[in-house]
Amino acid sequence: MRSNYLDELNDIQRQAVTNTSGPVMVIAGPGSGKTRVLTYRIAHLIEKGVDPFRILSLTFTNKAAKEMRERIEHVIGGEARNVWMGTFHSIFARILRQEATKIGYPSNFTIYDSSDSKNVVKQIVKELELNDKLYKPSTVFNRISAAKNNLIGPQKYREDKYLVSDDSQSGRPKIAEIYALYAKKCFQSGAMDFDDLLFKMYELLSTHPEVLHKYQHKFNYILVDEYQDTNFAQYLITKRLAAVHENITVVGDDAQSIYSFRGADIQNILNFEKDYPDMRTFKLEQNYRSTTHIVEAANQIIALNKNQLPKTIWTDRQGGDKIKVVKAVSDNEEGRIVADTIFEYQMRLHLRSDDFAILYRTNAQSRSFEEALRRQNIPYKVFGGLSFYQRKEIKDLLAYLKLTVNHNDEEALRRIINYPTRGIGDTTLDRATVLASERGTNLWSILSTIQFQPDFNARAKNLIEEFVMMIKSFATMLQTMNAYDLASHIAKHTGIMKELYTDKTVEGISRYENIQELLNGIKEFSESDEIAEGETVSDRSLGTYLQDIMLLTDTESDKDDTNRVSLMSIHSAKGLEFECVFAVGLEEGLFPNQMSVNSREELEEERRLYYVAVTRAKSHLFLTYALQRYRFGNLIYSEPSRFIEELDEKNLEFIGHKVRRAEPTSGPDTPWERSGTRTTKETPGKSLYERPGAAQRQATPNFTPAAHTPSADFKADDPKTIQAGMEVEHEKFGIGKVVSLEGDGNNRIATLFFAGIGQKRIMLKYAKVRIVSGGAE
DNA sequence: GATATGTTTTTTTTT
DNA sequence: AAAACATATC
Repeated sequence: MRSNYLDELNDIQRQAVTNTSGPVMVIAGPGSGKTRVLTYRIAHLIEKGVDPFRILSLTFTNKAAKEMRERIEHVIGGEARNVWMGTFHSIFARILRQEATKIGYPSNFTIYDSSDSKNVVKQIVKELELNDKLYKPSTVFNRISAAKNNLIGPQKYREDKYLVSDDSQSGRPKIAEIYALYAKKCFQSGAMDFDDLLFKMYELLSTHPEVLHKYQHKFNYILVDEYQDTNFAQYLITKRLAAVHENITVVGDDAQSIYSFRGADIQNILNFEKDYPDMRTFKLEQNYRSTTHIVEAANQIIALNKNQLPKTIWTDRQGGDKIKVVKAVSDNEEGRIVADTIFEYQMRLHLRSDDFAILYRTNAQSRSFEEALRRQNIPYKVFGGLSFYQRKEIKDLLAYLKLTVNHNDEEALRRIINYPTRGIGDTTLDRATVLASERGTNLWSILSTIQFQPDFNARAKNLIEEFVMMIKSFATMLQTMNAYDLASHIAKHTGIMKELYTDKTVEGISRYENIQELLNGIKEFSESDEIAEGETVSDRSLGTYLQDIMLLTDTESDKDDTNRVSLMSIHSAKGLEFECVFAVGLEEGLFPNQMSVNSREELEEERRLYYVAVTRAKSHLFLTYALQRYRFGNLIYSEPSRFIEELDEKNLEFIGHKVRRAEPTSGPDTPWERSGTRTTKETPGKSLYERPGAAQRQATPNFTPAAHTPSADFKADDPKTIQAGMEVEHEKFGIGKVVSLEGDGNNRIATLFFAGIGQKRIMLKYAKVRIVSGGAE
């Protein structure tokens, strides 16, 4: 245990860490050391003798949970792994795994992701012979999901006048019925969807007082991160769990509430005081992350919102770069400019690739940036979007594994009963489906007793029996083999391996590799003996593995993903920080998004999202927009976002296009003006503003990525005048000596030697180097 | 019942 | 533009 950790905190932070008992609310502005407070608070509790097993720490994302665990481990060591720490979903899944049988589920229940859920809905709409144009899976599912997040079950839904009349007004009166069937089907399949992990957790606690009692007493201290993002279910569960000890700490920032579409209710944090009148509040208002221009802009943005807790975020990182507003002609040019700028900044300021992030409103925007970065040979990593576990080949193999563990899993069954093709087609399956619903049972019990069912021809019966036998034989092996051996056996035996191996197209090869990677992942899981579970011995069964990975967004294999530019949605960037941030696609209709400009509440949430994007940046922030881009395959014209206008020009610098070729034509920063009215379509054309040449830029006084501070009169010399043997001053590395030179003109590269740092190869075009001696001044 | 070809829809954000 | 979906053909 590091003993001096309290010294690393400011006054308020320290109070927030050391006031350990009773309800505590920490309102934490962006970059105010929120995670630090949370982790040190946990560390402090453990140091004061609290058993790590009795601390429950809930986060929203795996990323946040992982980071927190690592940081606590850093402060207090190995004991950190005993803290119950994870996402709401994963912690509740873990508890449900243990208690499932009490609410009629098998402990190896399957978890359905949203595409599984939508398939179930689709199936029901088909069975009820409803209009599938009206009852779209996503629409219906969102309705069901919202109900669950508000702890409304099928019965309550049917009785809720408001909900029912809402549905009939939108022409979908059957939603209540679909919901009931959906719930029944999931139950019969031994499956829970994401929302069930909350909903069933609540059900468990309310119907089983002894279970509630057990966990209420077990968790002596409860901490919730990003409390502004909790929905009603999460709110009520934590409230009940905390009811005995009332040692509940919530940390959050109402200004960063961006998940209302998932049922998050900002009132949960605004009403914390009502729930716990004797609570204490700590407001962290000092931002340690960003420079003044960025913090001022952020304050400006959020001031336009009505509904919020008052606070003043400030920084002492004076000065720094202004926020650069960049106009591009098209989405592709936007990509190019960003990639070029990243290259330039890497050269000029010696930033690493992982100092950069490109943040967008919708995942579909990543394409143009990926292309441009690839062309520049800049390594990058795309977060979100289609995750590893959503790929077809992965889902196929996983479906076999799921079905082996849980025969009742109908989604898994439907997915692979005829893959690879074994002659069991739609006709047969439809017949079995009808039979199952007539008998009020599930598909598997029809199939596993197929020889006793009429209505099937001999061929179909035999094929089905063969399939059932195969799955059963896999299930037997569950007892004798470890997860990895079984998974490879299944992959081979079912012919999946062979089918992918014979496919020699590029996609085929990558699919084969993905299967290999999945198998490796399973191997790693089954061999790791890390005990991270609570009182139970860690469970390395295939069932646990399957539940775990359903809650992962991605493989999160940190083998090769260090030092890359991050591409992600603004939503997934919450909680992160980068030296240099590009907030891209600032166009009307895209950001703020078309879907979110119809009410004040929606627009305010978009603005909070904008606030999150802006406050990710430590030193450099770019806001970019494109005048035209492709959407659904056709070209659309857009206007700069109103969000740009909402900022104060004193924090901005406006930049047109043309980046690389820009030689010294620097003019004064020109105030930016909106072109015509909002409805005018702008013609793509020449930029009005040239970018100042890199070599002519003023050194930014307060930007100090490294120890060296350039002398006050620092002014870069013309690269052409640099000679080998000269003594020079570099903006970042200080005084050094020119060892050698290569290339000519614009692309001159110098090898410089700095005492204490070593040799650096530097492109003179981008670096600012001043001649100290050995040449003409 | 499987495969080839044409048609329609999709995009907001995530566990 | 790409993927999911529906219809035609073998």
